Amino acid sequence: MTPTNWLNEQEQAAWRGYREMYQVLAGTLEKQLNRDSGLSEADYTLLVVLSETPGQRLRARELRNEVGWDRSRLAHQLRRMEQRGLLVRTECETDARGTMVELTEQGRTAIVAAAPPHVEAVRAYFIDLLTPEEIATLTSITGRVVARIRAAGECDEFLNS
Amino acid sequence: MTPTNWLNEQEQAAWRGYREMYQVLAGTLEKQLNRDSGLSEADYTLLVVLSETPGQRLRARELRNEVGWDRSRLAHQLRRMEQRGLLVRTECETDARGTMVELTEQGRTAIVAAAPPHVEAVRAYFIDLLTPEEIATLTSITGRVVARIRAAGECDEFLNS
DNA sequence: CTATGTTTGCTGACACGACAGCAAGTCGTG
DNA sequence: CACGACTTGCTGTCGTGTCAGCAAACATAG
Repeated sequence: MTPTNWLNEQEQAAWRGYREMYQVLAGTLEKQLNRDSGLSEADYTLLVVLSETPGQRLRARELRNEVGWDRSRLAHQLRRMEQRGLLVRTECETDARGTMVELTEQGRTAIVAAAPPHVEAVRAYFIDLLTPEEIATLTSITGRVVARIRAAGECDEFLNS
Repeated sequence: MTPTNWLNEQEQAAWRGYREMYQVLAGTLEKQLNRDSGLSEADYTLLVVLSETPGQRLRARELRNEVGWDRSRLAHQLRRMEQRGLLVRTECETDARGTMVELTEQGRTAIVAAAPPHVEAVRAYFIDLLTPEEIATLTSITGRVVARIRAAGECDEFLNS
């Protein structure tokens, strides 16, 4: 029972700043996207992955690996997007359990129209405010944090097995 | 109709890294908090603000200003937390519209117990992975971004008025 | 082949947050 | 005081995300 190692002033400023930035930035970008294109961040994320795929066609499992979502979240999201005509689900030829997800023409049109203003917003509210050194630092930091958490996750799996 | 100024390789790496880090980090911390203390991030946020207030007592409007939430979100959250006995709502003496929010003994106990392991997690998965220079850089960046978005928000209000 | 365990995607139920709208209270101006 | 405009907090409704559980399809061992 060691005494708690609280955050010092600088650390707390960074942590609270990070949380505030995320909250404000995510809200702003979500609003921009929804207003300009009628898409949610979730829509946009899936559309980007699919549009970057040769054939605009991907198995649901692969899509899950790309975005790191829960099974059910993806299923719900795909159902909604299929109803709106952004994509279609068809059977997988090589594995009868699988579902293939394919971008429709409407879906391609949507992402092509949505991307430019969204990138502009990302620039205006974030990227263009950083120096190249800061961008490199940020990439380094995020890579480190993700790797650290992934490593801890592996450990947990070991413990559970 | 100028051609879109897409993100270059470094910028895209930073942006995608940032998004991935948030997703993974927020998920991990939320799980830790919920597992160790039975609290959500939203619970924790309100409890921290209240516990830092002299008298553990704050008007709902002030609480909203602190956390930057929607009116209804705060009302829903307060209702749930009141039902769980973490806080109580009483009338405001100086303004009959207002509601005073006060931490209960149980609420104080909850935050006092929840804070140490949560800070440990924040350290383990984030703060301790950064150098002091990186912490300073991060604080600078987040401050800049928040200020930029706030400024844009002011502009919008001007346009609407 | 059968039996067992795993993977894959889906569904239903619940918690949460955004939005619009409401009632009560306050403030400013005549 | 009377009137209208604004503020404050709450509720209902809807879209979204999480979780537990399901059925079908694969994989592997005997």
